[in-house]
Amino acid sequence: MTDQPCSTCPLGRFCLPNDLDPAELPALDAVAHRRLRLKKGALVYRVGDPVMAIYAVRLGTLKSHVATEDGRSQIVGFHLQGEILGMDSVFGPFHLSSATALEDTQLCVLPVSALRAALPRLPSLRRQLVLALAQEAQHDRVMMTTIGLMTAEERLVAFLLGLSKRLSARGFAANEFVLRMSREEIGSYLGLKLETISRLLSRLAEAGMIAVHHRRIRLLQPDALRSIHRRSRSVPALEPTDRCTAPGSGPAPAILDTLATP
Amino acid sequence: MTDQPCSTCPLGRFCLPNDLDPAELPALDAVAHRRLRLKKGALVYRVGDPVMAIYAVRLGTLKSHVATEDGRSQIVGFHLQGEILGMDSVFGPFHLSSATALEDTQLCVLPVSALRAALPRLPSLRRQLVLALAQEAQHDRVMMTTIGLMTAEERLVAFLLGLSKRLSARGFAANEFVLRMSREEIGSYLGLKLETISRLLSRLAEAGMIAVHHRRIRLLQPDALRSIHRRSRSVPALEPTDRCTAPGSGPAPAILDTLATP
DNA sequence: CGGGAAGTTGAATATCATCAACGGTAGTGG
DNA sequence: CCACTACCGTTGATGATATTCAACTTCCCG
Repeated sequence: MTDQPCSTCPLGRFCLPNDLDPAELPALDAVAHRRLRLKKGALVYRVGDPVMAIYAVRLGTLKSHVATEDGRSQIVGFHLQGEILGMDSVFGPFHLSSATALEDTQLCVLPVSALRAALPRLPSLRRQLVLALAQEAQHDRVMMTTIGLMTAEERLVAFLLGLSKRLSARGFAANEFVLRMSREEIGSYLGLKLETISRLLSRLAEAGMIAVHHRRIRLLQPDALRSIHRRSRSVPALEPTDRCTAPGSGPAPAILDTLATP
Repeated sequence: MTDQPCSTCPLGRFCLPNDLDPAELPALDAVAHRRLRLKKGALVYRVGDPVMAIYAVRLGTLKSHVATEDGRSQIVGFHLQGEILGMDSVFGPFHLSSATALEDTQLCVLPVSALRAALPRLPSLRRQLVLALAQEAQHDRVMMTTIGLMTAEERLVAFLLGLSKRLSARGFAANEFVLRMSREEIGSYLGLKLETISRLLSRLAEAGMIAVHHRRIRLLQPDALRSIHRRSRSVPALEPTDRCTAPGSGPAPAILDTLATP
């Protein structure tokens, strides 16, 4: 039940086809032909499930999350349109996090079996996937220092600016957007409590830097926000992962090229 | 100036040669022939340096660290004997963290140029390096939830148990060891202050769970420590990266095999 | 519409950070 | 080899930041 092949998908450069060798597009169509439709709140997979496939977000937003034995939980990532989902387990055959749709969502399914069969002849696609894996790693590195080094306000500002950047890279407005997640989910992602998020949003609004109406956010003074962010940012500046910010740009990847291009 | 080739290195299974196709050992010897001797406190590389090589720790201990524009800093990893260093930058040709020796240290140098030339004919070595990269990613994921979800005491206990496990995997005593890092460095790694580390060590000692003499630590009640750790641990249990805990064991890596074995 | 979830705000509290003083150890150089 | 000093570590008192508990409001969803 193919809806629309990757070769003509409007997401195009925001997703796997970006930077892909055009000759490999038909093969990608074949691998990723299946679609998955999820209602808000539906689970894609949960901790411990065997890794049957990886997924590309066609429409909607999702969260990845983990839990502790005594019931605490943390969100380890949000996934927007065009992003790759399901590569949380690098070693074992089981997922190490769960994934849940934050709204009605459509995913493109790339079965592991199909990938295993097709990838040897698709060096460019394999490179894209290794890139996604590496970007997820970089995201975790950034979040680790975000939570370890920044104050609550700095974390929230970093979150808002990061979201703004990812959304604008996808063609949405940079300074006005709707949060797909609750205050509690933002807090869980940033190592804070929901009340703290609520208070901080009010405080930033009171200071005139943002406007908050429910989940609609407007960045009124992006520069003021950036200056809060800048002082707490690691040097050189790193952003949470966004695989679409710089399509095909930048100098040649060093380690990645060495490892991923046989 | 070759000291000792990897093929006869006593580290053996604790380092790159572990699980390596024996046929590739001579090639590894050729790539990793250079040694680097560092005095305590010496920098291996710093943020922004071009990635000239990756390194294997032959002897000693090091830390990886990042800094913010306003002077805060965080340690993002400690590196023991047999571990791989320098793969912090996956994309760009520049290091994203700095590396400093915590004591007099010897490193084996694997120049990127030599790797680039040799790896296409060394699939098994390439797999080892991708594995190291993935384990670093997993480490960051675990630390992100460690800092985001755990109390100060739980973080410190997790640190001590993790260190114990890594050391015992290398043939050292599991319940008695010497910290190579200061209280401040432990705190920086865990998102805490040095005074907090000091107080917590005293508290754990008072409770009879550990004995502390300067930097010598004895785990007196490992089970009590583990029960503190267990309740805050994510399920399924993840440990901070240790590439030597399970040599050649476990089921076939899923995503990793698919991506790294062409 | 009605009910439940999500969000806001206030007050009290806990945890960890900061400031400060002191003791000990190890490393240095005479 | 010993003495000096600088760094490391400990502990106490105080304070800031974020959490917890709680009451109330608003908004969606059914």
